[in-house]
Amino acid sequence: MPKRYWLFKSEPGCFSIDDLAAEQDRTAHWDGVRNYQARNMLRDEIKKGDELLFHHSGASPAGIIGTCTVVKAGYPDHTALDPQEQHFDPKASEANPIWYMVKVRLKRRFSELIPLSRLKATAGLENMMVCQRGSRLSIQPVTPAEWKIVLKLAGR
DNA sequence: GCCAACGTTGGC
DNA sequence: GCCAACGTTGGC
Repeated sequence: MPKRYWLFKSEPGCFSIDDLAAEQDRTAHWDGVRNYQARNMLRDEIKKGDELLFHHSGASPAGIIGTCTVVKAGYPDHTALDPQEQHFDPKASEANPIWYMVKVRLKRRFSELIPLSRLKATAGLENMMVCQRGSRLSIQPVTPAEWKIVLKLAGR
């Protein structure tokens, strides 16, 4: 199974790349996803060893700020079971967790965020999901070609 | 703060 | 199953 690429969105006010950098081993579980399409990818498709672009949404400007490696594939998101949690879901249970998460390790923080406007203006990224207007999905697949172009924009 | 896009809910 | 209403997301 070849490695696959993804894009994960997070609002920096909620969980930023610097929050991840501050975690022990720069590793954290990616909890709180409450959308079925995104859930299916977390549960079924995203595998250990896959890599992802860390996207800051709701930021000014919004854009890609780094990369992570998936260190653990989909497992139940326990925050759905805790009434104290913001993303608590009364329909979730131990027997039927409904929601899933993966564990990620920060690989690289870009020195500068790549703004969405720049992504949209870059040849080869026209079809990238995050570049489409109204793209709300918080977990998105990225093609190897798009991955390569984004890393090139990030420079060394 | 505005507004477009989209997902979910709920009445029928 | 349809669809309008509503709430949320997210860029600007």
